[in-house]
Amino acid sequence: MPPYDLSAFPPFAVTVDLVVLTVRRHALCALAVRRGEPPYQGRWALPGGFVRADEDLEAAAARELAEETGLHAHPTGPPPANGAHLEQLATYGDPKRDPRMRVVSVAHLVLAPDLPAPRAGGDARSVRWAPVDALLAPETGLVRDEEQTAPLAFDHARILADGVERARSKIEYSSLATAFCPQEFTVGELRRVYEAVWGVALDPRNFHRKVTGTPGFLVPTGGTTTRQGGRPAQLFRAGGATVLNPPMLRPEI
Amino acid sequence: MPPYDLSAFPPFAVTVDLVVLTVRRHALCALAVRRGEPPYQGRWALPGGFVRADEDLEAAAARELAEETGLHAHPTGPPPANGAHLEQLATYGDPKRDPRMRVVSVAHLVLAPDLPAPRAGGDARSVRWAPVDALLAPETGLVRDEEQTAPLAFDHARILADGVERARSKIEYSSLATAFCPQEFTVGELRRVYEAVWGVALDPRNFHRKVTGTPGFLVPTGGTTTRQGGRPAQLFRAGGATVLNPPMLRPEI
DNA sequence: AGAATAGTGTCTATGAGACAGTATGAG
DNA sequence: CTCATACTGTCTCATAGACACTATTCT
Repeated sequence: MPPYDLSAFPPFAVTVDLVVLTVRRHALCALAVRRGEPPYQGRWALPGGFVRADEDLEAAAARELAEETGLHAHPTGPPPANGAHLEQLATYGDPKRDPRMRVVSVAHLVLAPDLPAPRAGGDARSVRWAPVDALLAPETGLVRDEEQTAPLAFDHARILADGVERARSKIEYSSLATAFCPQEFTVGELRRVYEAVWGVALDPRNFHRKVTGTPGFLVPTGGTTTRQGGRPAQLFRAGGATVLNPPMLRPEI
Repeated sequence: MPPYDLSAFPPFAVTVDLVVLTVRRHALCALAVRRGEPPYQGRWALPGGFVRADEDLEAAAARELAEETGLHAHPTGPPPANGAHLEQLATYGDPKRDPRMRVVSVAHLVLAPDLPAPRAGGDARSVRWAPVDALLAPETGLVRDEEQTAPLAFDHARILADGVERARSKIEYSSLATAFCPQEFTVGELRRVYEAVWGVALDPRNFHRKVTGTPGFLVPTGGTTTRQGGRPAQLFRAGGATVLNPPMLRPEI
Protein backbone atom coordinates (compact mmCIF):
# COMPACT_ATOMS: atom_id res chain seq x y z
CA MET A 1 0.00 0.00 0.00
CA PRO A 2 1.63 3.24 -1.05
CA PRO A 3 1.58 5.79 1.73
CA TYR A 4 -0.98 8.51 1.46
CA ASP A 5 -3.05 6.97 -1.26
CA LEU A 6 -5.98 9.20 -0.50
CA SER A 7 -8.50 6.41 -1.05
CA ALA A 8 -6.62 3.84 0.99
CA PHE A 9 -7.17 5.05 4.53
CA PRO A 10 -10.24 4.36 6.62
CA PRO A 11 -12.13 7.43 7.83
CA PHE A 12 -12.07 8.24 11.53
CA ALA A 13 -13.96 10.67 13.70
CA VAL A 14 -11.66 12.53 16.09
CA THR A 15 -12.94 13.96 19.34
CA VAL A 16 -11.50 15.58 22.43
CA ASP A 17 -12.58 14.47 25.88
CA LEU A 18 -11.84 16.52 28.96
CA VAL A 19 -10.81 15.43 32.44
CA VAL A 20 -11.47 18.65 34.34
CA LEU A 21 -10.30 18.39 37.94
CA THR A 22 -10.74 20.73 40.85
CA VAL A 23 -10.64 20.52 44.64
CA ARG A 24 -13.93 21.22 46.39
CA ARG A 25 -14.65 20.74 50.07
CA HIS A 26 -11.42 18.79 50.58
CA ALA A 27 -12.23 16.34 47.78
CA LEU A 28 -10.84 15.90 44.29
CA CYS A 29 -13.73 16.41 41.89
CA ALA A 30 -14.19 16.04 38.16
CA LEU A 31 -16.61 17.65 35.77
CA ALA A 32 -19.28 15.28 34.44
CA VAL A 33 -22.10 15.84 31.97
CA ARG A 34 -25.25 13.80 31.65
CA ARG A 35 -25.83 12.24 28.25
CA GLY A 36 -29.06 13.24 26.57
CA GLU A 37 -28.99 10.68 23.77
CA PRO A 38 -28.14 7.07 23.24
CA PRO A 39 -25.93 5.30 23.61
CA TYR A 40 -25.51 5.50 27.37
CA GLN A 41 -28.48 7.89 27.53
CA GLY A 42 -28.89 9.30 31.01
CA ARG A 43 -25.45 8.19 32.10
CA TRP A 44 -22.70 10.57 33.16
CA ALA A 45 -19.76 11.13 30.86
CA LEU A 46 -16.77 13.39 30.45
CA PRO A 47 -17.35 16.59 28.52
CA GLY A 48 -16.02 16.63 24.99
CA GLY A 49 -16.84 16.93 21.33
CA PHE A 50 -15.69 16.71 17.76
CA VAL A 51 -12.53 18.35 16.56
CA ARG A 52 -13.39 20.73 13.75
CA ALA A 53 -11.93 20.45 10.29
CA ASP A 54 -9.35 23.18 10.69
CA GLU A 55 -8.83 23.14 14.40
CA ASP A 56 -5.78 22.08 16.39
CA LEU A 57 -6.36 19.43 19.05
CA GLU A 58 -5.44 21.76 21.87
CA ALA A 59 -7.67 24.50 20.47
CA ALA A 60 -10.56 22.06 20.31
CA ALA A 61 -10.01 21.13 23.96
CA ALA A 62 -9.86 24.79 24.99
CA ARG A 63 -13.04 25.52 23.03
CA GLU A 64 -14.94 22.65 24.61
CA LEU A 65 -13.73 23.72 28.02
CA ALA A 66 -14.99 27.25 27.48
CA GLU A 67 -18.32 26.01 26.17
CA GLU A 68 -18.88 23.72 29.14
CA THR A 69 -17.50 25.81 31.99
CA GLY A 70 -16.62 29.29 30.81
CA LEU A 71 -13.05 28.62 31.91
CA HIS A 72 -10.25 29.94 29.78
CA ALA A 73 -7.27 27.66 29.55
CA HIS A 74 -3.65 28.52 29.00
CA PRO A 75 -2.02 25.40 27.60
CA THR A 76 1.45 26.29 28.73
CA GLY A 77 3.09 29.01 30.73
CA PRO A 78 2.07 30.66 33.97
CA PRO A 79 -1.54 31.50 34.74
CA PRO A 80 -2.04 35.10 33.70
CA ALA A 81 -5.55 35.50 35.04
CA ASN A 82 -7.84 32.94 36.57
CA GLY A 83 -7.10 30.52 33.76
CA ALA A 84 -6.84 26.78 34.04
CA HIS A 85 -3.95 24.48 33.21
CA LEU A 86 -4.52 22.36 30.11
CA GLU A 87 -2.39 19.55 28.74
CA GLN A 88 -2.85 16.57 26.52
CA LEU A 89 -3.44 13.38 28.46
CA ALA A 90 -3.61 10.38 26.12
CA THR A 91 -5.48 9.08 23.09
CA TYR A 92 -8.06 6.31 23.17
CA GLY A 93 -8.89 4.47 20.00
CA ASP A 94 -10.24 1.01 20.71
CA PRO A 95 -12.29 0.11 17.62
CA LYS A 96 -15.27 -0.77 19.80
CA ARG A 97 -15.13 2.12 22.24
CA ASP A 98 -18.11 3.74 20.50
CA PRO A 99 -20.71 1.27 19.26
CA ARG A 100 -21.70 3.30 16.22
CA MET A 101 -18.53 4.37 14.51
CA ARG A 102 -14.79 4.51 14.70
CA VAL A 103 -13.96 7.34 17.07
CA VAL A 104 -10.49 8.26 18.26
CA SER A 105 -10.58 10.51 21.28
CA VAL A 106 -7.68 12.71 22.34
CA ALA A 107 -8.20 13.19 26.06
CA HIS A 108 -6.97 16.36 27.75
CA LEU A 109 -6.39 17.12 31.40
CA VAL A 110 -7.53 20.42 32.92
CA LEU A 111 -6.68 21.57 36.43
CA ALA A 112 -8.84 24.42 37.64
CA PRO A 113 -9.37 26.37 40.86
CA ASP A 114 -12.64 25.78 42.67
CA LEU A 115 -14.32 29.15 42.45
CA PRO A 116 -15.74 29.24 38.91
CA ALA A 117 -19.37 28.18 38.61
CA PRO A 118 -19.65 24.66 37.28
CA ARG A 119 -21.23 25.68 34.02
CA ALA A 120 -21.78 28.49 31.63
CA GLY A 121 -23.42 27.09 28.51
CA GLY A 122 -25.65 24.13 29.27
CA ASP A 123 -28.47 23.60 31.72
CA ALA A 124 -27.81 23.09 35.42
CA ARG A 125 -28.95 19.51 35.77
CA SER A 126 -26.82 18.18 32.96
CA VAL A 127 -23.40 19.19 34.24
CA ARG A 128 -21.94 18.85 37.72
CA TRP A 129 -18.82 18.43 39.79
CA ALA A 130 -18.61 14.95 41.27
CA PRO A 131 -15.96 13.47 43.56
CA VAL A 132 -13.70 11.25 41.52
CA ASP A 133 -14.17 8.50 44.11
CA ALA A 134 -17.88 8.44 43.29
CA LEU A 135 -17.28 8.54 39.54
CA LEU A 136 -14.79 5.69 39.75
CA ALA A 137 -16.63 3.59 42.35
CA PRO A 138 -17.22 -0.02 41.39
CA GLU A 139 -20.45 -0.49 39.50
CA THR A 140 -22.25 -1.79 42.56
CA GLY A 141 -22.26 1.75 43.85
CA LEU A 142 -20.54 1.36 47.19
CA VAL A 143 -20.14 5.10 47.49
CA ARG A 144 -23.13 6.87 49.02
CA ASP A 145 -23.96 9.71 46.72
CA GLU A 146 -27.06 11.84 46.50
CA GLU A 147 -27.28 10.74 42.90
CA GLN A 148 -25.61 7.75 41.35
CA THR A 149 -22.83 8.83 38.99
CA ALA A 150 -20.90 5.64 38.23
CA PRO A 151 -20.34 3.94 35.93
CA LEU A 152 -19.35 6.52 33.36
CA ALA A 153 -20.28 6.11 29.70
CA PHE A 154 -17.94 4.64 27.09
CA ASP A 155 -14.37 4.15 28.37
CA HIS A 156 -14.55 7.39 30.34
CA ALA A 157 -13.85 5.71 33.68
CA ARG A 158 -10.51 4.58 32.31
CA ILE A 159 -9.80 8.04 30.91
CA LEU A 160 -10.71 9.69 34.21
CA ALA A 161 -8.56 7.24 36.15
CA ASP A 162 -5.62 8.00 33.87
CA GLY A 163 -6.16 11.73 34.32
CA VAL A 164 -6.33 11.46 38.09
CA GLU A 165 -3.17 9.41 38.17
CA ARG A 166 -1.44 11.98 35.95
CA ALA A 167 -2.48 14.79 38.29
CA ARG A 168 -1.37 12.84 41.37
CA SER A 169 2.07 12.22 39.96
CA LYS A 170 2.57 15.64 38.36
CA ILE A 171 2.09 17.59 41.57
CA GLU A 172 5.00 15.61 42.98
CA TYR A 173 7.62 17.05 40.71
CA SER A 174 5.99 20.20 39.34
CA SER A 175 4.38 23.28 40.76
CA LEU A 176 1.06 22.35 39.16
CA ALA A 177 -0.79 22.05 42.45
CA THR A 178 -1.03 25.84 42.35
CA ALA A 179 -3.34 25.45 39.34
CA PHE A 180 -5.97 24.21 41.81
CA CYS A 181 -5.62 27.38 43.91
CA PRO A 182 -6.93 30.89 43.34
CA GLN A 183 -4.43 33.53 42.30
CA GLU A 184 -3.48 34.24 45.90
CA PHE A 185 -3.45 31.45 48.42
CA THR A 186 -1.90 30.40 51.70
CA VAL A 187 0.49 27.56 52.43
CA GLY A 188 -2.31 25.81 54.29
CA GLU A 189 -4.63 26.03 51.30
CA LEU A 190 -1.93 24.59 49.07
CA ARG A 191 -1.39 21.79 51.58
CA ARG A 192 -5.09 20.95 51.53
CA VAL A 193 -4.85 20.64 47.74
CA TYR A 194 -2.09 18.07 48.09
CA GLU A 195 -4.05 16.25 50.77
CA ALA A 196 -7.19 16.13 48.64
CA VAL A 197 -5.45 15.01 45.46
CA TRP A 198 -3.32 12.39 47.18
CA GLY A 199 -5.90 11.41 49.78
CA VAL A 200 -3.40 11.57 52.62
CA ALA A 201 -2.65 13.83 55.59
CA LEU A 202 0.57 15.80 55.48
CA ASP A 203 2.49 17.32 58.37
CA PRO A 204 1.71 21.06 58.20
CA ARG A 205 5.10 22.06 59.61
CA ASN A 206 7.25 19.99 57.29
CA PHE A 207 5.05 20.97 54.36
CA HIS A 208 5.48 24.64 55.18
CA ARG A 209 9.23 24.29 55.42
CA LYS A 210 9.38 22.38 52.15
CA VAL A 211 7.27 24.66 49.93
CA THR A 212 8.63 27.93 51.28
CA GLY A 213 12.17 26.60 50.97
CA THR A 214 11.90 25.62 47.32
CA PRO A 215 13.16 28.57 45.24
CA GLY A 216 10.66 29.88 42.71
CA PHE A 217 7.73 27.80 43.92
CA LEU A 218 5.93 30.49 45.95
CA VAL A 219 6.20 34.27 45.86
CA PRO A 220 4.83 36.19 48.86
CA THR A 221 2.43 38.93 47.90
CA GLY A 222 2.77 40.77 51.20
CA GLY A 223 -0.87 40.33 52.16
CA THR A 224 -2.33 38.08 54.79
CA THR A 225 -5.68 36.43 55.32
CA THR A 226 -7.58 34.79 58.15
CA ARG A 227 -10.13 33.06 55.94
CA GLN A 228 -9.06 29.72 57.37
CA GLY A 229 -9.33 30.94 60.99
CA GLY A 230 -6.47 31.06 63.43
CA ARG A 231 -3.37 33.15 63.09
CA PRO A 232 -3.27 35.22 59.89
CA ALA A 233 -1.44 33.45 57.08
CA GLN A 234 0.78 34.98 54.43
CA LEU A 235 -0.61 35.07 50.91
CA PHE A 236 1.44 33.75 48.01
CA ARG A 237 1.29 33.62 44.25
CA ALA A 238 2.71 30.82 42.12
CA GLY A 239 6.35 31.51 41.33
CA GLY A 240 8.08 31.02 38.02
CA ALA A 241 9.39 27.54 38.81
CA THR A 242 7.63 24.76 36.96
CA VAL A 243 9.65 21.76 38.10
CA LEU A 244 10.33 21.01 41.74
CA ASN A 245 13.78 19.69 42.47
CA PRO A 246 13.84 17.87 44.80
CA PRO A 247 10.20 16.87 44.39
CA MET A 248 7.42 16.75 46.93
CA LEU A 249 7.32 13.23 48.30
CA ARG A 250 4.00 11.45 48.30
CA PRO A 251 3.77 9.37 51.48
CA GLU A 252 3.64 5.65 50.86
CA ILE A 253 0.43 3.70 51.46
CA MET B 1 -25.02 20.38 16.61
CA PRO B 2 -26.33 17.13 18.02
CA PRO B 3 -23.55 14.83 19.08
CA TYR B 4 -22.77 11.96 16.77
CA ASP B 5 -24.74 13.17 13.82
CA LEU B 6 -22.91 10.88 11.48
CA SER B 7 -22.76 13.49 8.75
CA ALA B 8 -21.59 16.29 11.02
CA PHE B 9 -18.00 15.32 11.71
CA PRO B 10 -15.08 16.02 9.43
CA PRO B 11 -13.16 12.95 8.28
CA PHE B 12 -9.63 12.43 9.56
CA ALA B 13 -6.86 10.06 8.66
CA VAL B 14 -5.27 8.50 11.74
CA THR B 15 -1.70 7.24 11.68
CA VAL B 16 0.83 5.94 14.18
CA ASP B 17 4.38 7.24 14.18
CA LEU B 18 7.16 5.47 16.03
CA VAL B 19 10.03 6.87 18.04
CA VAL B 20 12.21 3.77 18.27
CA LEU B 21 15.20 4.34 20.51
CA THR B 22 18.24 2.21 21.22
CA VAL B 23 21.76 2.70 22.50
CA ARG B 24 24.53 1.96 20.01
CA ARG B 25 28.19 2.68 20.49
CA HIS B 26 27.53 4.84 23.56
CA ALA B 27 25.00 7.03 21.72
CA LEU B 28 21.25 7.27 21.88
CA CYS B 29 19.96 6.43 18.40
CA ALA B 30 16.55 6.51 16.75
CA LEU B 31 15.19 4.60 13.81
CA ALA B 32 14.70 6.73 10.69
CA VAL B 33 13.31 5.86 7.28
CA ARG B 34 13.92 7.70 4.05
CA ARG B 35 10.81 8.94 2.32
CA GLY B 36 10.34 7.64 -1.20
CA GLU B 37 7.54 9.98 -2.24
CA PRO B 38 6.57 13.60 -1.87
CA PRO B 39 6.12 15.51 0.24
CA TYR B 40 9.54 15.60 1.83
CA GLN B 41 10.78 13.08 -0.74
CA GLY B 42 14.30 11.91 0.08
CA ARG B 43 14.13 13.30 3.61
CA TRP B 44 14.37 11.17 6.71
CA ALA B 45 11.26 10.56 8.78
CA LEU B 46 10.00 8.45 11.64
CA PRO B 47 8.54 5.09 10.68
CA GLY B 48 4.77 4.86 10.80
CA GLY B 49 1.62 4.25 8.85
CA PHE B 50 -2.13 4.27 8.79
CA VAL B 51 -4.23 2.69 11.50
CA ARG B 52 -6.46 0.07 9.95
CA ALA B 53 -10.23 0.18 10.20
CA ASP B 54 -10.56 -2.40 12.96
CA GLU B 55 -7.21 -2.05 14.65
CA ASP B 56 -6.41 -0.69 18.07
CA LEU B 57 -3.84 2.12 18.19
CA GLU B 58 -1.35 0.06 20.15
CA ALA B 59 -1.80 -2.88 17.79
CA ALA B 60 -1.12 -0.60 14.83
CA ALA B 61 2.07 0.60 16.48
CA ALA B 62 3.21 -2.95 17.19
CA ARG B 63 2.43 -3.98 13.62
CA GLU B 64 4.39 -1.11 12.12
CA LEU B 65 7.28 -1.87 14.44
CA ALA B 66 7.36 -5.49 13.36
CA GLU B 67 7.14 -4.51 9.70
CA GLU B 68 10.02 -2.06 9.97
CA THR B 69 12.35 -3.87 12.34
CA GLY B 70 11.13 -7.38 13.04
CA LEU B 71 10.97 -6.44 16.71
CA HIS B 72 8.09 -7.77 18.75
CA ALA B 73 6.80 -5.35 21.33
CA HIS B 74 5.12 -6.10 24.62
CA PRO B 75 3.14 -2.98 25.49
CA THR B 76 3.13 -3.66 29.22
CA GLY B 77 4.64 -6.13 31.58
CA PRO B 78 8.12 -7.59 31.76
CA PRO B 79 10.07 -8.56 28.64
CA PRO B 80 9.44 -12.24 28.05
CA ALA B 81 11.86 -12.70 25.19
CA ASN B 82 13.91 -10.11 23.37
CA GLY B 83 10.88 -7.88 23.05
CA ALA B 84 10.85 -4.12 23.14
CA HIS B 85 9.01 -1.75 25.41
CA LEU B 86 6.16 0.11 23.72
CA GLU B 87 4.01 2.90 25.11
CA GLN B 88 1.90 5.69 23.73
CA LEU B 89 3.75 8.99 23.57
CA ALA B 90 1.44 11.79 22.44
CA THR B 91 -0.85 12.77 19.60
CA TYR B 92 -0.08 15.41 16.99
CA GLY B 93 -2.91 16.97 15.06
CA ASP B 94 -1.96 20.39 13.75
CA PRO B 95 -4.26 20.97 10.75
CA LYS B 96 -1.25 21.84 8.59
CA ARG B 97 1.15 19.14 9.73
CA ASP B 98 0.56 17.24 6.48
CA PRO B 99 0.11 19.49 3.43
CA ARG B 100 -2.30 17.18 1.65
CA MET B 101 -4.91 16.18 4.15
CA ARG B 102 -5.95 16.24 7.76
CA VAL B 103 -3.85 13.63 9.52
CA VAL B 104 -3.82 12.98 13.24
CA SER B 105 -0.82 10.94 14.31
CA VAL B 106 -0.67 8.99 17.54
CA ALA B 107 3.04 8.74 18.29
CA HIS B 108 4.40 5.78 20.22
CA LEU B 109 7.70 5.32 22.00
CA VAL B 110 9.68 2.10 21.65
CA LEU B 111 12.78 1.26 23.67
CA ALA B 112 14.77 -1.62 22.22
CA PRO B 113 18.08 -3.34 22.88
CA ASP B 114 20.83 -2.80 20.35
CA LEU B 115 21.35 -6.24 18.90
CA PRO B 116 18.48 -6.66 16.43
CA ALA B 117 19.32 -5.83 12.85
CA PRO B 118 18.00 -2.42 11.88
CA ARG B 119 15.51 -3.75 9.42
CA ALA B 120 13.57 -6.78 8.35
CA GLY B 121 11.07 -5.71 5.72
CA GLY B 122 12.34 -2.83 3.64
CA ASP B 123 15.53 -2.24 1.74
CA ALA B 124 18.76 -1.45 3.48
CA ARG B 125 19.34 2.09 2.28
CA SER B 126 15.89 3.33 3.30
CA VAL B 127 16.04 2.61 7.02
CA ARG B 128 18.84 3.29 9.48
CA TRP B 129 19.76 4.02 13.04
CA ALA B 130 20.89 7.60 13.50
CA PRO B 131 22.11 9.38 16.64
CA VAL B 132 19.33 11.56 17.95
CA ASP B 133 21.77 14.46 18.15
CA ALA B 134 22.22 14.28 14.38
CA LEU B 135 18.50 13.94 13.73
CA LEU B 136 17.72 16.91 15.96
CA ALA B 137 20.65 19.11 14.91
CA PRO B 138 19.77 22.61 13.77
CA GLU B 139 18.99 22.75 10.09
CA THR B 140 22.39 24.17 9.25
CA GLY B 141 23.83 20.74 9.93
CA LEU B 142 26.40 21.47 12.58
CA VAL B 143 26.76 17.79 13.32
CA ARG B 144 29.26 16.00 11.10
CA ASP B 145 27.49 12.94 9.79
CA GLU B 146 28.40 10.67 6.93
CA GLU B 147 25.01 11.49 5.51
CA GLN B 148 22.86 14.43 6.41
CA THR B 149 19.80 13.30 8.36
CA ALA B 150 18.30 16.51 9.71
CA PRO B 151 15.85 18.08 9.37
CA LEU B 152 13.24 15.37 9.65
CA ALA B 153 10.07 15.46 7.55
CA PHE B 154 6.77 16.86 8.83
CA ASP B 155 6.77 17.61 12.56
CA HIS B 156 8.86 14.55 13.27
CA ALA B 157 11.70 16.49 14.89
CA ARG B 158 9.26 17.68 17.51
CA ILE B 159 7.89 14.16 17.99
CA LEU B 160 11.38 12.72 18.31
CA ALA B 161 12.36 15.40 20.79
CA ASP B 162 9.29 14.62 22.88
CA GLY B 163 10.09 10.92 22.78
CA VAL B 164 13.70 11.47 23.81
CA GLU B 165 12.63 13.68 26.67
CA ARG B 166 10.11 11.03 27.77
CA ALA B 167 12.80 8.36 27.74
CA ARG B 168 15.22 10.57 29.64
CA SER B 169 12.75 11.25 32.40
CA LYS B 170 11.27 7.77 32.60
CA ILE B 171 14.55 6.04 33.32
CA GLU B 172 14.84 8.26 36.38
CA TYR B 173 11.92 6.78 38.25
CA SER B 174 11.32 3.45 36.49
CA SER B 175 13.36 0.41 35.64
CA LEU B 176 12.86 1.07 31.94
CA ALA B 177 16.55 1.52 31.21
CA THR B 178 16.74 -2.28 31.21
CA ALA B 179 14.63 -2.23 28.04
CA PHE B 180 17.77 -0.94 26.27
CA CYS B 181 19.79 -3.93 27.49
CA PRO B 182 19.86 -7.53 26.31
CA GLN B 183 18.20 -10.10 28.53
CA GLU B 184 21.35 -10.51 30.62
CA PHE B 185 23.56 -7.54 31.27
CA THR B 186 26.11 -6.17 33.71
CA VAL B 187 25.88 -3.18 36.00
CA GLY B 188 28.44 -1.44 33.82
CA GLU B 189 26.38 -1.98 30.70
CA LEU B 190 23.32 -0.58 32.43
CA ARG B 191 25.35 2.40 33.54
CA ARG B 192 26.47 3.07 29.98
CA VAL B 193 22.80 3.11 28.97
CA TYR B 194 22.10 5.83 31.51
CA GLU B 195 25.16 7.74 30.40
CA ALA B 196 24.18 7.56 26.73
CA VAL B 197 20.54 8.52 27.28
CA TRP B 198 21.33 11.35 29.65
CA GLY B 199 24.56 12.39 27.99
CA VAL B 200 26.44 12.58 31.26
CA ALA B 201 29.13 10.58 33.08
CA LEU B 202 28.08 8.76 36.22
CA ASP B 203 30.28 7.57 39.06
CA PRO B 204 30.58 3.80 38.53
CA ARG B 205 30.90 3.06 42.23
CA ASN B 206 27.89 5.05 43.40
CA PHE B 207 25.87 3.74 40.45
CA HIS B 208 26.71 0.17 41.40
CA ARG B 209 25.69 0.72 45.00
CA LYS B 210 22.45 2.39 43.94
CA VAL B 211 21.16 -0.14 41.41
CA THR B 212 22.18 -3.24 43.33
CA GLY B 213 20.69 -1.78 46.50
CA THR B 214 17.27 -1.05 45.01
CA PRO B 215 15.06 -4.08 45.74
CA GLY B 216 13.53 -5.70 42.67
CA PHE B 217 15.52 -3.69 40.14
CA LEU B 218 18.15 -6.31 39.28
CA VAL B 219 18.19 -10.07 39.77
CA PRO B 220 21.57 -11.83 39.57
CA THR B 221 21.61 -14.74 37.17
CA GLY B 222 24.72 -16.31 38.67
CA GLY B 223 26.75 -15.97 35.50
CA THR B 224 29.60 -13.60 34.80
CA THR B 225 31.08 -12.06 31.68
CA THR B 226 34.26 -10.33 30.66
CA ARG B 227 32.88 -8.89 27.42
CA GLN B 228 33.72 -5.39 28.64
CA GLY B 229 37.26 -6.35 29.62
CA GLY B 230 38.64 -6.12 33.12
CA ARG B 231 37.48 -8.10 36.08
CA PRO B 232 34.55 -10.40 35.32
CA ALA B 233 31.21 -8.76 36.05
CA GLN B 234 28.10 -10.38 37.42
CA LEU B 235 25.22 -10.80 35.00
CA PHE B 236 21.73 -9.62 35.93
CA ARG B 237 18.23 -9.78 34.57
CA ALA B 238 15.60 -7.09 35.05
CA GLY B 239 13.72 -7.65 38.29
CA GLY B 240 10.00 -7.32 38.83
CA ALA B 241 10.14 -3.74 40.07
CA THR B 242 8.79 -1.19 37.61
CA VAL B 243 9.05 1.99 39.67
CA LEU B 244 12.23 3.04 41.41
CA ASN B 245 11.75 4.60 44.80
CA PRO B 246 13.84 6.56 45.50
CA PRO B 247 14.54 7.37 41.84
CA MET B 248 17.83 7.54 40.01
CA LEU B 249 18.99 11.13 40.14
CA ARG B 250 19.96 12.75 36.87
CA PRO B 251 22.91 15.07 37.49
CA GLU B 252 22.14 18.73 36.95
CA ILE B 253 23.58 20.74 34.08
C1' DA C 1 -8.99 31.07 78.61
C1' DG C 2 -9.26 27.76 74.94
C1' DA C 3 -9.28 26.46 70.20
C1' DA C 4 -7.51 26.82 65.78
C1' DT C 5 -4.20 27.77 62.45
C1' DA C 6 0.59 29.73 61.23
C1' DG C 7 5.27 29.46 61.54
C1' DT C 8 10.24 28.14 63.61
C1' DG C 9 13.66 25.11 65.59
C1' DT C 10 15.81 20.71 66.59
C1' DC C 11 16.94 15.95 66.33
C1' DT C 12 17.56 11.72 63.62
C1' DA C 13 17.69 8.53 59.84
C1' DT C 14 18.40 7.98 55.03
C1' DG C 15 20.59 8.52 50.93
C1' DA C 16 23.59 10.90 47.36
C1' DG C 17 28.15 12.38 46.03
C1' DA C 18 33.12 12.15 46.53
C1' DC C 19 36.68 9.18 46.63
C1' DA C 20 40.27 5.50 48.89
C1' DG C 21 41.22 1.08 48.29
C1' DT C 22 40.88 -3.95 46.87
C1' DA C 23 39.71 -7.85 43.37
C1' DT C 24 40.26 -10.15 39.03
C1' DG C 25 40.61 -10.57 34.50
C1' DA C 26 43.39 -9.45 29.47
C1' DG C 27 47.52 -8.04 27.10
C1' DC D 1 54.13 -6.06 34.85
C1' DT D 2 50.30 -2.52 33.48
C1' DC D 3 45.75 -1.49 32.47
C1' DA D 4 40.89 -1.82 32.58
C1' DT D 5 36.94 -2.84 34.80
C1' DA D 6 34.34 -4.62 39.02
C1' DC D 7 33.23 -4.08 43.55
C1' DT D 8 33.42 -2.58 48.80
C1' DG D 9 33.90 0.78 52.28
C1' DT D 10 34.00 5.38 54.44
C1' DC D 11 33.19 10.14 55.03
C1' DT D 12 30.29 14.30 54.52
C1' DC D 13 26.39 16.98 53.35
C1' DA D 14 21.48 17.63 52.21
C1' DT D 15 16.99 16.63 53.28
C1' DA D 16 12.67 14.19 54.87
C1' DG D 17 10.10 12.94 58.83
C1' DA D 18 8.92 13.42 63.66
C1' DC D 19 7.70 16.54 66.88
C1' DA D 20 8.47 20.48 70.72
C1' DC D 21 7.59 25.09 70.87
C1' DT D 22 6.04 29.89 69.94
C1' DA D 23 2.82 33.38 67.51
C1' DT D 24 -1.59 35.43 66.43
C1' DT D 25 -6.11 35.46 65.65
C1' DC D 26 -11.38 34.23 66.95
C1' DT D 27 -15.05 32.94 70.16
